[in-house]
Amino acid sequence: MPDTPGSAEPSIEEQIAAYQREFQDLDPQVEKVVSALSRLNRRMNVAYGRQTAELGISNAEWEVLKALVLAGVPYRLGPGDLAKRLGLTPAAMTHRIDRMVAEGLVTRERDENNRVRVIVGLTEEGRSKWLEAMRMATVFEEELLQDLSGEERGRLGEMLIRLLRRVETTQPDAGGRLRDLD
Amino acid sequence: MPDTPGSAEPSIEEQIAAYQREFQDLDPQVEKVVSALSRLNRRMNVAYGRQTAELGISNAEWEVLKALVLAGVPYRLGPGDLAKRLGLTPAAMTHRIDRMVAEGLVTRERDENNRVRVIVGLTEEGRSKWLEAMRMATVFEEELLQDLSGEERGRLGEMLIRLLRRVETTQPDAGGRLRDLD
DNA sequence: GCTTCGAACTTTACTGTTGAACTCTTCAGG
DNA sequence: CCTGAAGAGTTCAACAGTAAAGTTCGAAGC
Repeated sequence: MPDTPGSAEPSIEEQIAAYQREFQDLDPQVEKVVSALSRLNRRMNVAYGRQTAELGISNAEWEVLKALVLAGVPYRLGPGDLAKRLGLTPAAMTHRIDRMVAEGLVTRERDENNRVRVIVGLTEEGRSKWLEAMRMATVFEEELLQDLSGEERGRLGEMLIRLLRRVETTQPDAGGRLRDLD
Repeated sequence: MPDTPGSAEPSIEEQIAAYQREFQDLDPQVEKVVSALSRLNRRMNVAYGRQTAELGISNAEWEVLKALVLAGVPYRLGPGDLAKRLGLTPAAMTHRIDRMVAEGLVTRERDENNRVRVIVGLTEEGRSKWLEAMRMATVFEEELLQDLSGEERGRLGEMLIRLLRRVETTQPDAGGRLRDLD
């Protein structure tokens, strides 16, 4: 089960011992992997949040910038498409774009060829914020993995992708949004 | 950087190629690990969310139940303590407890010895929901790891914990809440 | 034994997200 | 053409979270 954060955070080992006390048939090895995954992810999000905050944007805004950049030149996508890629409802996307337009990170125009469509485009400022965030992120990530040899990194990545494939087969996206529940 | 979800989800490899196109000095091996971690976590949360939804609770409520059970008999904690363990503000905890009391998952009483304090206790129903969720979670987790040998599981857990220690040293909790920044 | 300080929780006002209802365009059929 | 259905985006009400102000009780000094 996903780990529960907390300041008075017990070590993973302590926590697993507590679980075993309350729930006998628990595989500690499995639990260790799952708990560590969950904690690690939380810590990483905190780190990313601090970095983006330094740039005066939120992680949420960073995600929009990423999606636009990954789309490639000319860095333009419709709100609906963006919403799908970010795993948000169209309604949330509308609001997020409102803010980002106000902050000058993206532009919103109507598509002249199909006036029902809207096009969100990256501004110069948006692109440079993305670049800056990317630089900080890669520095952090390199630090994070510094204790692992190149060979270990490869094995770790390979195992994680194997897990990912496993989840994806038992849980196909099936068009549904894939967002964190709760 | 954390992965951006999405339905039209490209494979990790495709996504990394796109990043490299836009940002030259990116270490693909590091990126692979980081992206896989992020995606995996999201998928896992979706899975947990489906399971808890079957029980008629949310992941958020499940977290409260977990904290109470992990506290050990008599399964009682104050709202402030709970808030710390879950990485929430006290205000959010108040509201969450409101709901859970209404649903019969926990009780809220004033501490008779110190009438400023409040005590949140697990109900029978709360405990049994936790147990049920735990059963489902462990089944899912075993499935998730089924492609890894025992030895691989051990190595994976060990590497993840090494990463975790690394973030924890560079990012001590320092009393601050450790929640996902958006 | 008042008074003041601080701790524990709640209240209030605001932000971001969701689901459902709504608007506006496009397009296909009669 | 004109109508009706489908698609894209926005609006609206409700909900969960935060920060900051408010309340209430307990404890420490004088």
